[in-house]
Amino acid sequence: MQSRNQRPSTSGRAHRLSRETIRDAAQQILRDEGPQNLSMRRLAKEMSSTPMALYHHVRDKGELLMLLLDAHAESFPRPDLPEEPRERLLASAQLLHDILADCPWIVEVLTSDSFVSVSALWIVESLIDSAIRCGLTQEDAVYVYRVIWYYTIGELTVRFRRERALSETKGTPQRERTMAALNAEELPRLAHLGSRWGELAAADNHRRGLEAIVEGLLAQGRGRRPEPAAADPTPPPGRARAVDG
Amino acid sequence: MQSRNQRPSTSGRAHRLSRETIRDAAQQILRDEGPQNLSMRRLAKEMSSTPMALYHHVRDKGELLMLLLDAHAESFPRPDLPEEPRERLLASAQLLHDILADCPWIVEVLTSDSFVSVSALWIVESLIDSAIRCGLTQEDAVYVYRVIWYYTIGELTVRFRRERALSETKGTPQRERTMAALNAEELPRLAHLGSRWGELAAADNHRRGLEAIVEGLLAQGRGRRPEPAAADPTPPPGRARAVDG
DNA sequence: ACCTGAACACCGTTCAAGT
DNA sequence: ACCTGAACACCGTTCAAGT
Repeated sequence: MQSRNQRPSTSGRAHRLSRETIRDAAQQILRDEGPQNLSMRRLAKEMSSTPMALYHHVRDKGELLMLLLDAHAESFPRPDLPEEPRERLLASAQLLHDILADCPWIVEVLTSDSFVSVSALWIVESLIDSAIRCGLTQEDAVYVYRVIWYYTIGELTVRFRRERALSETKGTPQRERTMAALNAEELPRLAHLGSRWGELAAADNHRRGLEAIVEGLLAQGRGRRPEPAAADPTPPPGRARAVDG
Repeated sequence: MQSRNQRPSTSGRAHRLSRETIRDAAQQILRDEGPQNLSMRRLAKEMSSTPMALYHHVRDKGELLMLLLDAHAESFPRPDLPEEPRERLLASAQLLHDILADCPWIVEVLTSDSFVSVSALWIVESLIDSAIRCGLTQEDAVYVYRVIWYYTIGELTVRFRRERALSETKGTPQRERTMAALNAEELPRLAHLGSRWGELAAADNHRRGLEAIVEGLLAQGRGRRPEPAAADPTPPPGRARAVDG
């Protein structure tokens, strides 16, 4: 509590714009008002500046969000991952998920690229590496990553969207629409879905699905490549190499 | 070619608004200009009307998208699903995916509810039912559905977002940003990801992941509830035939 | 180089009238 | 009941200047 009170707000002077100050202000808005309130205009106002000034430092909103994702990934505590390949694979996937679980804007970042920030690439590497050490080919290992990525992104997308929808209509009886049909007469089995959907859906449940996915994919990999190195009998033109670029 | 040319366009008379005509006009815009061009204003213009007129027939844009999703699901050919539980589970999940694969707006619909249209609920029921007949508890069966749903939604989200990003910047050298780092120096393993990401990623690859997920989840279920009722040899997971379509 | 004011081309949604 | 015009409260981004 030394010299940091209220500086980026209405003081209106002495803070030149830079990627760092822009990023900090954006983080503050994210913290205080949520991701749906982070816009270039709102951000400019927060910094007592104009929208265009921002475009002098970041190419567009997508780059700004990337910046935020990167900073978050970098600041995230970097745990020791287990050595045992399967455990390491699981832990990497879980870490990827946990990092993104704090980033509701990941849903929008996917607009620009379908991929995670550079600061988190080591996790992806670790994940793919572990899969290879579990006995998969490189190609299959990448595939494992992809399936995990889809699962992760899907869970987070659904979660964040629902959270946003709930916060927008604070308890208003508008969450019916399709959900109503679920709790309805002739679909008793599905009522289950509607009622507890996402209630305890967070960390534990994610892990459980992760384990199943990894289990299934590793088994698949073992099935396709039953010998350490015989003659690699996979010549059918199915999905060969296609190096291209 | 009888009486259908140009009717909903600039003729400007004789077609009262209704949920049906609104839906049809929306489908046309979707077909001709893509989902990013479907807005209430654009739609009103297409119908030579005003935005507010639409709000007399649909509550908001979310409901309109739901309408579209529902119509699509209803018109989708309803195949015979296999009887054998595991195959039926897989086929249900694949069908869910295939239906949604034609609906780029699913990504936006998730804003409103995290769930699929009523016209497709029978698929969800079939899926959960199959999982139960595979020996899972109802709770675990619902969990299977959920994991599959996340995987499906994740894949489609990533796919549609990427497609949109590519079509917006038609070949412009803007797809770098994070992707650039992938093909870069010190990450040779990840170059794999960048280059072929999503190229053949469509149907076949989805099915493969689905099989792995189901395999893993069923094994998990068996582990927790070790009484298999002695009537389920589960033929080796050699991914059968892949009837495709 | 860094920033501003004004504009462009949009959004979803609501209000207050019109018929 | 059904529809309109105008407005509210926003977007991301660009243009043409300013210093």
